[in-house]
Amino acid sequence: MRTRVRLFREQIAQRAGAILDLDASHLADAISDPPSQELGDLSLPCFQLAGPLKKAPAAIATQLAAAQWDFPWIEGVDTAGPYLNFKLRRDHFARLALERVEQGGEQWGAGQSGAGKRVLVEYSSPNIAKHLAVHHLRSTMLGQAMANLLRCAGHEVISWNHLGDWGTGFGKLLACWDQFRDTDNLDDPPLESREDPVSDLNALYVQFNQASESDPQLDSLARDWFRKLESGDPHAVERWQRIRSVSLDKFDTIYQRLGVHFDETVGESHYQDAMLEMVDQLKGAGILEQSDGADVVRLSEEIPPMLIRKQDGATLYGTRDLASAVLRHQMFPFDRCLYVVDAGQGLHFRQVFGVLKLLGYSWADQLEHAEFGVMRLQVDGAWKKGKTRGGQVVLLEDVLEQSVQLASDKVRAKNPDLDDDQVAQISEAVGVGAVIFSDMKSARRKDVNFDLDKILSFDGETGPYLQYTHVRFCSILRKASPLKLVSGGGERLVEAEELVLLKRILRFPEVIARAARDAEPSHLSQYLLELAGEFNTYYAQHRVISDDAQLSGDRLALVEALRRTLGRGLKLLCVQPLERM
RNA sequence: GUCCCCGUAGCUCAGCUGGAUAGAGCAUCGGAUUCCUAAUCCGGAGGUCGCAGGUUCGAAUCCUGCCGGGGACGCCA
Repeated sequence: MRTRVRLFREQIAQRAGAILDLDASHLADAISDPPSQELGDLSLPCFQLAGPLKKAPAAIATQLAAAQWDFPWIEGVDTAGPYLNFKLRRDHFARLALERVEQGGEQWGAGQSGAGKRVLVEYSSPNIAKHLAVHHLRSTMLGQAMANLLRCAGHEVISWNHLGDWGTGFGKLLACWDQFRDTDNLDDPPLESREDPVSDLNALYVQFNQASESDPQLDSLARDWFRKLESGDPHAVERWQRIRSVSLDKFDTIYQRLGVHFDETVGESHYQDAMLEMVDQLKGAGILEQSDGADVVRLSEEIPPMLIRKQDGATLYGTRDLASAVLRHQMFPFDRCLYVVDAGQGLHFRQVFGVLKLLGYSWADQLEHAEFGVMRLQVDGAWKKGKTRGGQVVLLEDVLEQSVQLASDKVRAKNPDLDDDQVAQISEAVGVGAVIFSDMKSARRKDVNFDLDKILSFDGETGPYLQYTHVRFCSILRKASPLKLVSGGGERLVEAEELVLLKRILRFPEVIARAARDAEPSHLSQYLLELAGEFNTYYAQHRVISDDAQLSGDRLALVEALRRTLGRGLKLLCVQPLERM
């Protein structure tokens, strides 16, 4: 049992210090839960006091146990060797937990750790004219959850989508437009009125690459088109914008399903001028050096130089990231800026941050690469990153559809009384929730194997498990609502399993603060799984609604507090809490 | 070769700022449904916490080295 309740720690440490006549405020951090409930509810290990007091830890524990602990919330004090164990008054504890949730209202769990601080979070950042694939799930969902968590912890959050909308690839697409008019004329039917314009663009793109192998002319044509685009040729720009626009529309429909929202969507195309200015700035600062005909900035011994301009004078994406960081800080002076990008780009970001620091930007230290591990797919029985055997990516849309379809079968089987609309709504939430949660369950740095079978099993530590638990809460509350039972403030919540749940509830704000601080949504995922597990254990042993009206009232209050905690937590992770499933 | 990340049960992972017998899920074996949804719960079996040192009263947790896996290392993003 790792649950710690921060609430009482300071008071215990302070009192211990007073009894022993020394400063013991640092002991608050050492106070934790005993390994078993028989020993007590909170525990102070006395090892650290042995040095300054020149006494054995066990003797100190004994001395402390003999002193006055006249807090209203302490029921008893005892020792177990060098440990001083406290038994808490459960009614007091219960009242406190229920009050906290009640007072929190819609904001339950919110904190002030981020008050007055602004955080910019960059995530998702897909390339236009392509589909969102499963591997985009990581950055997109981790980033959105981080934004939600940071906001909940009191920060002002700017969510930022750094769109890949520039590069020679678009020259190819523009070349296709004229060159492959016979195979697919993008003006007839016009791109905008097509059912799936992005797939059509992809098809053309693939065809272009195949054709260019035997016809090198095509590549130079593509370069010409990109030059036109760069120089602002109206014809090229107009077509590029249409491609961009249909792509964004497509992204938005999926973002909406996933509960993803951006405050700012700024494409790489936006930094054309800023990149040139950045190069000048680097020159002016005297840190731009020639190396093999290219321009680089040398950093420390450990980090290789950052390449700024190629031999042909063209800038690279790193230069774009430099310019983008400066722009972001101008637009939204931040206290922290997260880049939710895969771990493979670790060096790149160290270089970017390093160069900004060389340029004298004090806020360079506030930039943070919130890296995550790669997503691997199963290919011929082995886990590999990137693509399937055929070389094609697995589309996010398709995965969501499969998951929703499977959920639908299950929902319908379990709830024959629901109409089609309700089934559709519930299966959407369950199917999408399963996919989302699977991605946020473990620490972000770990590589994940995208195991669709496992995700679709809906068993064990999954999104549907949490949703099911939430449904149980709702089901109990629904059944009890006509009874109009009133809670007596929780004084009847004296079962061991109830104390476990009350402690769990009280920790909620701390978990959110920690998850926000570490940019680690899995802290919350793990917490919610533990909450659900503890409740389901409780549920199997105790009835909430019984003939005892007072007891029922208190237990219902507990269930309501749990429902609000789990519901809030799920929403922060972009998983929809349900009332039925 | 240099740098970064990872290494805990057969598999996938928790274990927060070091604290009392290392925990879940999956898989496996055995149980639970007159009762608030069994998408659940209970029990069994399963671990030299990669290895070796070090710091400490105490190390899965901190430090160093080694081994193993993954990734990155100038003209892609």
